[in-house]
Amino acid sequence: MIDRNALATVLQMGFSRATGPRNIVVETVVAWEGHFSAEELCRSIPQVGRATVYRTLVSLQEEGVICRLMIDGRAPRYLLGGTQHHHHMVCTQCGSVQDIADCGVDDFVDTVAERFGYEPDGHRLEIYGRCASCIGGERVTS
Amino acid sequence: MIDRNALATVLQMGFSRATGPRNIVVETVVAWEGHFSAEELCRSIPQVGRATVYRTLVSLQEEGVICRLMIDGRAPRYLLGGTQHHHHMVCTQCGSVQDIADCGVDDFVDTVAERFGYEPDGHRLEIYGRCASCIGGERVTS
DNA sequence: CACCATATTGAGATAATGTCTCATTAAATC
DNA sequence: GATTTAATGAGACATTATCTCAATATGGTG
Ligand SMILES: [Mn+2]
Ligand SMILES: [Mn+2]
Ligand SMILES: [Zn+2]
Ligand SMILES: [Zn+2]
Repeated sequence: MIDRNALATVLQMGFSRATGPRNIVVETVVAWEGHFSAEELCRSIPQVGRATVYRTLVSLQEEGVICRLMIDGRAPRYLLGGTQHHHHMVCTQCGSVQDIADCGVDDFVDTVAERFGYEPDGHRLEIYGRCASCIGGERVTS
Repeated sequence: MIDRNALATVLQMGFSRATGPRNIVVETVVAWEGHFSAEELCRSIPQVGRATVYRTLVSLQEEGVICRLMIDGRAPRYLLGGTQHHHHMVCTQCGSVQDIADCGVDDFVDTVAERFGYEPDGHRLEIYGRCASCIGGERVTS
């Protein structure tokens, strides 16, 4: 979770006025359990305009409060916690997302970049598979 | 590149009839230099319907002839050569894409999956940075 | 080869997601 | 409270992709 006074700071996020609608978006996002799409967020706070929701999501990403997951064909999903570099493990069955704090691929990235003369500037790693609870459940999908 | 008789096989791709339109799509794709979006492909062969182009792209992915890149906000881009597992290095300046043949992160993936009780089923690694030619050029964007 | 059964196509409707405009609203300051 | 203008949001627009289903073309069959 994110602490209260950090939240106050986040609300300013490069804007010059702290507004009601943006406050609603931020409060909703930091209280969200698990990941969400932009549309799900919009639906949960219909009193806030879509434009504002999208604008705030961009700011929250820039501020490192949330991170954005591009899971294959689906719409991007957002997750709390993007302050420092990390990766994701996505369950292909239930869609849950597990944060991976340690990078573990830095050396490989540097090696490859050097080999091709690139100046590396970041990377993205996503691991797909079935999570523990989906393996356990073994429910049959008709 | 892909050899001629492999192409003939590819044309069947789970269909029961080899058709003209699909042939056009496949020929165009395998002759494409670099990466392309679905829309670019459609525009280059306007005599083929959009639905057929998209359908064939899906088949070509399933067949491992092409792979699909999800680069952040942009529309997905396609590349020849997805026969075996590999990764990508994307130039953040010119957008060019370099295939990375060796995986190099398998061990890390397995370690992490085991730690969280996942049954791993694939992963995706993308490296971002400036490519050699963009570093060299140093053209100033007004 | 002509003919048939039906797999495949494609024009256009629809869907999903996101961006943009600009009249209106409401922070912040005085 | 009045003023300034940052910020909002309704709705138009854009982009990308999927779906529908009448029309078409393919691969057999006789
Ligand atoms: Mn995360
Ligand atoms: Mn590739
Ligand atoms: Zn990393
Ligand atoms: Zn790999």
